[in-house]
Amino acid sequence: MTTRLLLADDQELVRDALRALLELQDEFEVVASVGRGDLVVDAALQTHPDVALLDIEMPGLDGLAVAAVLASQAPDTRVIILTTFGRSGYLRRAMEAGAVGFVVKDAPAEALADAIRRVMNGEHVIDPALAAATLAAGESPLTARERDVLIAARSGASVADIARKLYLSEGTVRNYLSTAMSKTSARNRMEALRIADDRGWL
Amino acid sequence: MTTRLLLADDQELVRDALRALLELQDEFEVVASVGRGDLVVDAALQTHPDVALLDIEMPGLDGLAVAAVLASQAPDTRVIILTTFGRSGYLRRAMEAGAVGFVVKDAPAEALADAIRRVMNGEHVIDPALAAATLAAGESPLTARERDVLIAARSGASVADIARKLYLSEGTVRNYLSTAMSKTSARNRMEALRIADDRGWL
DNA sequence: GCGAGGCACTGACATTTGTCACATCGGTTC
DNA sequence: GAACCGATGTGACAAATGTCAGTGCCTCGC
Repeated sequence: MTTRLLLADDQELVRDALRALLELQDEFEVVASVGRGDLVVDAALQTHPDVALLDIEMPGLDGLAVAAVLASQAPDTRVIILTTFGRSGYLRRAMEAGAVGFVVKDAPAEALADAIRRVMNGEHVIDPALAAATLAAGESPLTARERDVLIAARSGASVADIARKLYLSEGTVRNYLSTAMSKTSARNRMEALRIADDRGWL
Repeated sequence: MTTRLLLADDQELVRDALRALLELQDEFEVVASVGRGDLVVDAALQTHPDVALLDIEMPGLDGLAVAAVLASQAPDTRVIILTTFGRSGYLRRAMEAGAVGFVVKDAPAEALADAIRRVMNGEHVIDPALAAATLAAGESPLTARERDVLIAARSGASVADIARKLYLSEGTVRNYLSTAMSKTSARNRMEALRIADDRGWL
């Protein structure tokens, strides 16, 4: 009996290549392949895949958000996050979003096939090294608002820009940036951004 | 007659998947597959591939540097840069490094096969949209020192830090940052950094 | 049920950045 | 050799950024 798969990755070449790789084995069949997060749910409802392989970074809707939607709309489809970044924060959020597997693209091809089989078997599959890193990095010390402000600062926005976007006073924005900087031991917002991002806190 | 290929990409899964994709067609044979830039040249000297497909982002040595080395050490191997980022600066530098093709991972699978065939035919292959963007972005307007200062600012260093690192006065650093910001039409150093980086000016 | 502590939020103040208008010292180019 | 350009520097000023000392509002433990 074949396992029916949905692939979601913004890079068409990677998607096509993964399909070729998986379909070398007769047990797998790719029934849907999409390049945008916001197309995944429709595709899943139409094709009823057994497993959805989701990249995190996609236009439209990111893989973690998609995982959460699938969990409620298509509970029979099990979600494996398959992504470039083995950042610990992603792993945590993926699990919260209802994913049952997390595979990094660094892994050998056999690890992916194996993960799909085990997930079909009812197991949860997580890269052990990544799980360890997640425990080591710890919970994010940032509050929700601090994270919001840091994210809004990413593109190089000024305090005034951020304040407008989040409907806050400039003083408040400065304050959040300041506490975020102190929590990351950074000396300015750019450093704070880099550090928080590296640790998966954003 | 088959085309012999070398694959270099830091993500094993992507490498394996690309191999599966390409070997669906009998005309292609993957003779080497490495995950680090500094292993590419040895692999090429041993296996004499017709075409090397190089990702830019790799540990050890980046794809552009590898391309330059291959051009002198293994001139019979044609280089195609196959990368995630269609940033115009990369294209320019890839061409300077002697690459004859540039394919982004957004492209459909057929585009890659087609690119390999055309490169084997002696043609240069460049994504037309990317070529247009590169021409539009133009030469970097930044002077060498402006570039130095921007690069030093990357990690979130303060003016004082940059001044110390480059043995300049703080005023001079401020001046360079200021002119760089004006040349990029940015409103602060972070924006300038992002813009200059996107255009490949760093 | 009340105090401790965490979080969202704010304005005032000090520090850092960014801008501008210069000036000097090589090189290049016409 | 005059005119220009880039690298370097100074000082003064304006604007943005970072710090601090709070205020309210919850929730949790005792």
